[in-house]
Amino acid sequence: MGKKKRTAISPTRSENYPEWYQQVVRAAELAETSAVRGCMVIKPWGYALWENIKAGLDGMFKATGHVNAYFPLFIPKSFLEKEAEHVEGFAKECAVVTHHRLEEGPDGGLVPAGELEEPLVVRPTSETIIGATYAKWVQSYRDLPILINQWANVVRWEMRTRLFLRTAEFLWQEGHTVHETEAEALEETRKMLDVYETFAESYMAMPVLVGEKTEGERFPGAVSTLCIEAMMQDGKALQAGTSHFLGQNFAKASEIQYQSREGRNEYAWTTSWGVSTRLIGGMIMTHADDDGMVMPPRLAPQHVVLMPVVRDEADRDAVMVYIEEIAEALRSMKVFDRLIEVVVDDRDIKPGEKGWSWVKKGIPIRAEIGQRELDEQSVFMARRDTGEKEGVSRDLFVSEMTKRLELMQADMLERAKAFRKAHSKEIDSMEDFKSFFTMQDEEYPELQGGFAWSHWCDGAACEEKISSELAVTIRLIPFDRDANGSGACVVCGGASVGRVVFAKSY
RNA sequence: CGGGGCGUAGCGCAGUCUGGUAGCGCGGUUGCUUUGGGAGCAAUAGGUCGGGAGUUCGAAUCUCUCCGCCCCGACCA
Repeated sequence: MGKKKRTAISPTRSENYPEWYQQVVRAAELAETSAVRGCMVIKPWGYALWENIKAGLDGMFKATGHVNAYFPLFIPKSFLEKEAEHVEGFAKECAVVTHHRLEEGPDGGLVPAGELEEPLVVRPTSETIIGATYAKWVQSYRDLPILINQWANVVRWEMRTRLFLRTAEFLWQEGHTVHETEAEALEETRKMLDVYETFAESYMAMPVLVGEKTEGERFPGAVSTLCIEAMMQDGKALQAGTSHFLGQNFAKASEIQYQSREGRNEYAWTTSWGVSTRLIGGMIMTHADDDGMVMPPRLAPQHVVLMPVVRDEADRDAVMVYIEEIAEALRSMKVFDRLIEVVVDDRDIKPGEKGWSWVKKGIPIRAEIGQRELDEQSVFMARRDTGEKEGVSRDLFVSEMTKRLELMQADMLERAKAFRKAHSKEIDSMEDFKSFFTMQDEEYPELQGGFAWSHWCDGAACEEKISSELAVTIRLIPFDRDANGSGACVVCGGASVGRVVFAKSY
């Protein structure tokens, strides 16, 4: 075994992190680039993951009193113009529909015809179109609250795209709620952030920090933006979900008014909150390794693969019967309220290639079963996250599967937490701050810094200075900021009531 | 939108400078030998060299033009 260790993904994380990411997406068959610039094809394995994410979140939305609805893909340009900051934030990345017909052109091709009186914008987000609808629905305080979510695609014409992390079109959910009072809307904003936090940690096994964005990082048009931020394996932060308190800004822009209990006309208070297919990118960069994807069992498209190993064709039938018995036993069991999903892979391809294909896809448990196992009434299994391989009795393989998958889920969260802890640091001087973000680890050149917990004076100038000099931004202001002690701003030395989190980001 | 690069087989590329039969690796298919963590040998299929125009006896190669993509900058879930 003097052979050099070969990884399934090349380059490795330490060699070239961004390229490693692209290779994992491809090798795990999660998605690929499409004929349309900046848009992705989400492949069945990746889409199944998204479906599981959807199912989990949707259940949590319903449990907090929300219902689903669907609003149009197209937004009249004039709607977008109603909220000044909102326009400014999104105008540069809007796809615009100007015609409604194609006609044969002079050189045989098709040319747009039938110009629209008013151009339609393909939704980059739906505050304005939903606001216009809500304005009609809301008359009285008795109509409130409105608690609606929609699952949809949106388009943001990005210059630079990366599969799942930033594409021109992506899938997401956007919740849009209307409330009678400011306090209720604030509570809603915070409640949905808590939903996201819970989902990230207990479903995705991805630890997140929660807090509020600075003014500069806020959603265009929002009064405040709350967020969950996760640390990727290169030490960068990923904004994984946001929940916005919109105050009365959009209510005023869309004329969402109601008659109050006192009989006065009042503007309502609104919120919006969303997570997208970007979560998949976060899962990859949290859990995947140099052999490809590692699926957290709770969201894995399938949990277990059983691979027949047949040396002598005469054994085949008996081995297959043995495998089907095991598969059936597993399929009647549950993990995280889902039936355990088992795939029997009897494709006629090389055993090595078959095994590696499942490693790369990140299936939690894979097992090789042949005549030897049949004779011993055992199973030879491997656990994807740790790489541990062992022969276990058939009975234990089956009876402990739920426990095994739950343990794996818990271990993945713990490892991610440990990684974040190892790459987080309280930093109090500009010198240390700079060196933290320019760290050159010979073993891991892509990894620079992580989360720096430093004091900040709340000044936009200090935030901007760090951003332009080091490409480091304030990812969030913790809710319990003052609990970690006051100090001096790491940039200007001014008074700070507590630390905030600085990091490079996606 | 600025600066740089690339379009040749399903994928990755050589060939272009210096014009002369369309190549290599991987993958695919078939057969045989193999099979307990990425097998070997052999045969075989597969291309409008991004599109158009031009120069030439002859263009992947030279010229012009259009199109697309990638990288680096300014913006972003």
